[in-house]
Amino acid sequence: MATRAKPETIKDACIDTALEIIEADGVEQLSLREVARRLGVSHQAPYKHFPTRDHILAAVVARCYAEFAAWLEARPRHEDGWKDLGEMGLAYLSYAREFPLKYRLMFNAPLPAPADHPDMMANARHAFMILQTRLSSLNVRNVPVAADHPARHDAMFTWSCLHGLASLMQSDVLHTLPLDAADREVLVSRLMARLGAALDPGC
Amino acid sequence: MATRAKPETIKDACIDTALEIIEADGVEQLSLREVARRLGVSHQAPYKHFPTRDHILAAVVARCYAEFAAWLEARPRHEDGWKDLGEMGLAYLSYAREFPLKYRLMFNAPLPAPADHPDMMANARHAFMILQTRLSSLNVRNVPVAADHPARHDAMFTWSCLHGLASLMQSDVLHTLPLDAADREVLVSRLMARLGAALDPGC
DNA sequence: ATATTGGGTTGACGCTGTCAACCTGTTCGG
DNA sequence: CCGAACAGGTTGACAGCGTCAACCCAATAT
Repeated sequence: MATRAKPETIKDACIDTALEIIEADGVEQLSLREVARRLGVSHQAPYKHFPTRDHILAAVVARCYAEFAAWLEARPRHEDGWKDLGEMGLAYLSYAREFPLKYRLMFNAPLPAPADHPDMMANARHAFMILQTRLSSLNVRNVPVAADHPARHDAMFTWSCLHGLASLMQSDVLHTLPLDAADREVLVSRLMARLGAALDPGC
Repeated sequence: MATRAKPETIKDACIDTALEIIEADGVEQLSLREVARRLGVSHQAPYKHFPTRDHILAAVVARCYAEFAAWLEARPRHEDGWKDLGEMGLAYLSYAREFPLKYRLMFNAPLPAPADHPDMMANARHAFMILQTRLSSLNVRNVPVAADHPARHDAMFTWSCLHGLASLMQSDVLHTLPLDAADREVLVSRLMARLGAALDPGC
């Protein structure tokens, strides 16, 4: 039992190194050969642990989703549900700001086929469930056109707002808009205020 | 005068062909050599018109932004400003649905350095200005935390919502969420309703 | 008439992912 | 205890990619 000392050593090291590259230069710069080079092994060594580039990517993405979910869970907690939701929104946006290339990897990059990588998708679903669970415990006010309001719809709306801002903020498009630095700094609070108004129009 | 018959023939053809490839297979599959192959010229012919791959990409993106702006302008018009804004939101989301790969190219792909391609960015700014202009003629209700409310902030919020949904809808993430097909169909109307509530909390 | 130049060609370089073959030490069935 | 199987490493090759370099031709400009 446990005859093999560190069976996953290189496999894990591959994921670590791949993450380093992605965090530094973006997913487009990721290459199996560069991973191997940094690990000081032959260019085919990683290939013994991952059948294809997509499988490395899937493993990296899975780890990112886990980290992202943990980041959301680690937010400052509030008794008041609405304030707690606000903290989660801020946590969401701060993750995107702190780790733009990982964020882009998860949400803005073409991922390997989901069906082939269930682990990756399970972690993704978990992150979304954190948001949905938080919302479903709130008494979200309804809007006229939406007779019933499953929590998952509100979760999608909230997620859209947060993801939209996070995505646009790191998009090159934004840099050419008539928004100066001061504008950009208040964008987050503006969006959170509007988001609150949308979910709770009365208050 | 006009001694050269069709000076831009191949240059334009390159952009057309590049767009075809991107629309079919995504920007990752775009290669100058494939463009040349389809045009029946040598692999270096496109290189005479575009110094680098990024310059082709920038030209393609510029054309996409122009098309996108035209699509927004071509929406059904309404006298009522709020209804007109609603139409624009629907037009925005329908473009993303009709041309997912072009949309992804504009907003979710790493673009060439903006400073090097002013044409591309001018077109991008124009598309955003359509949204901002539409919003600035509305009497958007304020939210408590935001004392002043420049139209560009509301435009950014609105854009975030629209882009967020458009982006998530075509993301692989969505396919693993507990949202069935019926849910997905109503997402757009739900989001538009919430968006209206956010901008005009009173009504 | 000649020099310039725009627009085309071929060939090469190093990079990439991937396939194939080979080697070597450990594990395990007999 | 020995031989087979195998996990995990190696080198070598291939095609496709962006890009650089050299060459080449016809039309234009002086």
